Amino acid sequence: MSKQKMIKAPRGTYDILPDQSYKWAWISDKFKQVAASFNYLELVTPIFESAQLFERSVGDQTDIIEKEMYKFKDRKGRLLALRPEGTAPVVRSYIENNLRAGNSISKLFYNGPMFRYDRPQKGRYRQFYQYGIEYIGTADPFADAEVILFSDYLMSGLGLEKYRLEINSIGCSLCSEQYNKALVTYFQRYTDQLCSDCQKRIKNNPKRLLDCKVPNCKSLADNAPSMLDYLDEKCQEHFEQLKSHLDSLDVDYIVNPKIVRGLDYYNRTAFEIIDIATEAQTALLGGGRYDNLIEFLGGKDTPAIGMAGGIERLIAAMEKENLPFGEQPKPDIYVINNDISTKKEAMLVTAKLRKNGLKVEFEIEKNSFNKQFKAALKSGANFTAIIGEDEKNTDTVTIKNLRKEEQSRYKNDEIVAIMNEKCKKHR
RNA sequence: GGGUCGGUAGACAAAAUGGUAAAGUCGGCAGGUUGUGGCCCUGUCAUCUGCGGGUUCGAGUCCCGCCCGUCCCUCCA
Repeated sequence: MSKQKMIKAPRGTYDILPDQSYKWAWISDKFKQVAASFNYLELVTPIFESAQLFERSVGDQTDIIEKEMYKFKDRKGRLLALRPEGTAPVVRSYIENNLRAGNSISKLFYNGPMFRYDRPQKGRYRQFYQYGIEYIGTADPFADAEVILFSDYLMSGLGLEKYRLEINSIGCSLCSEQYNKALVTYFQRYTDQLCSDCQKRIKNNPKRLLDCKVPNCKSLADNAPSMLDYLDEKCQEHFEQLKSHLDSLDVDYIVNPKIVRGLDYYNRTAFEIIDIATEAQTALLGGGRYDNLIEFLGGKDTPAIGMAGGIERLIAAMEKENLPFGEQPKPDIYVINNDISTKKEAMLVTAKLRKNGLKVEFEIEKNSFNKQFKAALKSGANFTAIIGEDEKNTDTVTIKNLRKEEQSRYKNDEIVAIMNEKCKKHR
């Protein structure tokens, strides 16, 4: 095939190659362990949904909906979208399947690819992998504390140290309205000093002004009124309780009143875990409360809180801190034959060992003993099983421990039991 | 979507001021070495500079378009 006709992975996507894939497995295993210890159950939803689901829940003024969503029509003209985030599908499924029936609280986790049409760069892809949890059915600040504790356990469980938890309360719709008014009043005095984006933000979403990176806007934002001063009594109380729970749990955090989560459905608690090892302060994970979303999407009035994080960014952060991802899988035993005349016997021994659950490689292509032996060493196997003329004639197999340089011969029909024992010891 | 820098073998990578492109390291394969250790030695592995076009006697180099990556904005995970 000529070079120009080579089909490559689409922009912003990539293959997780065999020498990397164990890292994904390591992280999702760890995530599932933490989920199990907090008693969350897995919910798997489709990778595409009705486009409306996201337009209504995420908010049609957001970048995600305005320009990042993979939206398409299927052959019957249905408007669908590749999911750009995980919460809306979980909520849709929760309502549709009536998951509250018989159980007032649902604790769900998910893990899988998400899609956003962004400009790709490191830690930002068009197909990326996200894990997340949703704690549905309670407005109690204990739930907020638990979701944050989960996030903290996940980070520390993976060995990460250079991260920071930031929390905030963005209040309920009432406080938010008051606060927006205050912000508009404040910023209107400086309209002509604001960047063009922020001039629009005053009208559409004044809170977004707070995390504008343009220096002028930034210094104006520093002196802007704080959300925390506009919380009503109940929201204030909720936030105080959360902080007190986190203090009791010994979870370190800082209050950052400028956290504004990007999606419209959030209220009250918002939090992020920031990677402080990388210069660009990218969020490793983010979450918050969304007490109105379920009713908004047609369910009963049900409070909820959740969090989600990106696996690519976790891997990048772990690599920066030189953390282990477990080991790349290796065979237990590498079976080699002396020459072609014993290849069939070697194949049979291999089959027998594999059937017993051992990880076994069988050298097919190379015929020289020396080459096979070197291949065995390179594979990382702990043992090699040798089947040559002598073994064939005496119905035995030579087993060599490649670490200890010891070897001995065993009867062919005992080999499975013996190797089961030896390999168990080695794990 | 705006801007930056970049793209040379399977991987990494050197050199070429518009004038014969490709050293080196790793890796693969074969042999040295037909039953025993990662070493070592030898051979071998690109009709070719991301793709397409232009200028030129001559383009990896200059120009235009596109693709991909990178970083900064925007934004997010």
